[in-house]
Amino acid sequence: MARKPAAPAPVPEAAPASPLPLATAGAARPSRVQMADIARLAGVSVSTVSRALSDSTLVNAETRGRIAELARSLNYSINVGAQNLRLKTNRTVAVIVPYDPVTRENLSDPFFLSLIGSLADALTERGHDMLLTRVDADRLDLAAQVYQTGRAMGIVLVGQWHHHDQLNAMAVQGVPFVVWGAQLPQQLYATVGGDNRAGGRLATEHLLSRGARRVLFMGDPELPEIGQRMQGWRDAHEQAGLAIDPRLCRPAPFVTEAIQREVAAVIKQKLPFDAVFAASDLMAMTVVSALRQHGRQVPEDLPVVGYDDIALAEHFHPPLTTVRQPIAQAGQLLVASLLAQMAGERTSSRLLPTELVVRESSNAPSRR
Amino acid sequence: MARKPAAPAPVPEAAPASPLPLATAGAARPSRVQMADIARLAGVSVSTVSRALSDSTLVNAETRGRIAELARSLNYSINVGAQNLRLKTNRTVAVIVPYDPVTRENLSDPFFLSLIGSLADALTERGHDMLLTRVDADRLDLAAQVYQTGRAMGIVLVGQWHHHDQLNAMAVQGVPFVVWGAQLPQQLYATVGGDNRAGGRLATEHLLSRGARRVLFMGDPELPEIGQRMQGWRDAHEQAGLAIDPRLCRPAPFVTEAIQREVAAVIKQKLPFDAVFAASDLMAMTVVSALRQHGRQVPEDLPVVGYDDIALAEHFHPPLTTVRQPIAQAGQLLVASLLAQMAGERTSSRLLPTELVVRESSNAPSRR
DNA sequence: TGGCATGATGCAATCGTTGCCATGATCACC
DNA sequence: GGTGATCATGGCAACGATTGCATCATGCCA
Repeated sequence: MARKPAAPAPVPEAAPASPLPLATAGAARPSRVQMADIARLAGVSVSTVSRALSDSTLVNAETRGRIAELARSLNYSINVGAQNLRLKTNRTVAVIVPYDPVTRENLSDPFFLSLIGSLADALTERGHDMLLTRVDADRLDLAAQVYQTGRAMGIVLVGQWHHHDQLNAMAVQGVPFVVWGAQLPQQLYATVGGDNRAGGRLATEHLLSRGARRVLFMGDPELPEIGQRMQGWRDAHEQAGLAIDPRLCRPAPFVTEAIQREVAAVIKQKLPFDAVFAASDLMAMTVVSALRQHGRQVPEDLPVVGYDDIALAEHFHPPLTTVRQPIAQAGQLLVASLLAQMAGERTSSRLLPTELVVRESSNAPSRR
Repeated sequence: MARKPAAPAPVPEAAPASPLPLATAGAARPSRVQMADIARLAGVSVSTVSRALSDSTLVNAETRGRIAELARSLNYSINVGAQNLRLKTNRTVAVIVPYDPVTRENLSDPFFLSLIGSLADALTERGHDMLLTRVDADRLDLAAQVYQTGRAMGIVLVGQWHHHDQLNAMAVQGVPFVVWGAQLPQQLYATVGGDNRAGGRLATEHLLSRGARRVLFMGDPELPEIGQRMQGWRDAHEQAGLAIDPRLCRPAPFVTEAIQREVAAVIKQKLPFDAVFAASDLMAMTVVSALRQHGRQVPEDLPVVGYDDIALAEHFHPPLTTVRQPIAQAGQLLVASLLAQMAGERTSSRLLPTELVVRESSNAPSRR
């Protein structure tokens, strides 16, 4: 620590609404400088300025330098709107996040938020702008508007929800888009997504290998991705020659209250289960916490496995066994696939490998 | 084609790629329908179409209806780029997230991600588009470009980092923007932020009242927000008549590895401490987990308090005592303030009240 | 029947760029 | 010195909308 002896100087600002700092209210805006201004000052035509600024060799090197200098000193920056209109393109990609029309829940699942972060990084790297929008999950087709109005040249849709058909329709219309989600039969559009079925199997096999016989599945299988994870859960049972008690599949939505309710219900019904596979880490954490409220410790009393491997999974207590989805790679691939489409190429869907990360919540053999 | 039996089948493009679904590659794009088309079909001029579609009473009700109908059936949607150019405005707001130029770390702190989610919601509600961009934290002034190029009409900056001065310069230039962050002396721009100093005091008082005497502070006080939280930490000590051991302030950045290292260092140095106040929940969780690795249990051995109250704090084990920042409200206020500025009003900064949420990580009196 | 509101529509300029097509100037070559 | 190539630059028409102003029926009144 540097200075500050001990007396915390009485900071001037205290009260909620500060008195001094007033934001400038750009009243009479000085109508931004544009090419015509530069042209006038440089004594050339607008065309020349345009060419000079785009480093065209058609203009004399000296002139070009002079114009560039002038532009810099005037703090000129091109009007991209006009440019885009003229060029009939732009470098904007829309990232669209469907919201549940019923709960109209806020954007909050850490996994999706990270995915958005990773998309932002991938797009920025490649010099694209990212327009973040939300849309009613029941009207996914509205997403196409952002393309049709020319606001964005392509769309990344984060989650497909129930409306495979609407997405197919968009594909037929020729809207360039990629979806983060599951591969479905008869799909006319490109997806990038984790191998959910393999992931579900991995998680379940792990639990079964630890001796579990009644693995509770938490998650709404109506959503394609979750449905495939559940399918993996079934696969693992089948492979192990075990029958499944259908009551063990709990179609809980992503809302935390619902999960707590679900756990309470299962326990109240005295439905026997000896392990839990939750379709997301957020769910898994809620489950662990809910179980604890009912006096059941994880992993001492039963193991829990999550899905996603969000950053916090590792620092959770107990550290969460989970199926990792490669988020950073996902962002890169989604963007790559979309850009390829925008460039007129055909792109196929990608299934990303998933990986089981064993931590203590499933009672890993002690490490140290 | 030699076909060696044992040769690994030369997979064309790796396994992950799915075979069937090919995305349509809108080759010959049908050059989108525009006003001129509608005009021709309706047998009127473009002006009339324009007026009709904006519900002007200048055009005959019957004509208007006909045009509207035609537009709908053609699935017409206006070219916003052209519209914006002509109108010299648009409804886009840029949300800019600085990144640390050294680590170039991805967007990942759950608190900021939630804030972005909340901004997305607030902006969508008011019919604005959100352009999400990242910028080098040392060149915050580059943020102004998005305004100067006319891409966005205003800016929300998420975090002010070290460059108060650059922000002041932007304010002088008349760029409309709001910052999520701390209020600083001599500030010419508007901020919205939690009352960090009060929050820091709240957290520390709580720990002191629980009997702690040596509260470790974790967080980089170079960042204005964190600095103020640390100031609150000092305040609380002073108020309690306690001296501060300067070694107890650990300037750890937000990276998890750094925190683990810091915890290890403190323990290795045998620096005595009996509580931890971490400047974010993410840090607090990492701290809890690191302490556990060193055989110290929270809260049995010592209490830990975090900051932010992210969604997971409640489900963490132990549930995290923390200082809540009103995220949803923050999004609303940031947007409101920015829109006011864009409308030419002067807006003053807002300090949002913070609230201590006591949970078990600070050994709350048992609830049940 | 002429004069004049009134209502509905079209014309043309405009927003800030870009790029095709001149236009001149300079130069080399025959 | 005429011819054409080459180079640097300017003019002008787009891009797809909006809007002030002109135009032109129509109806009403004197």
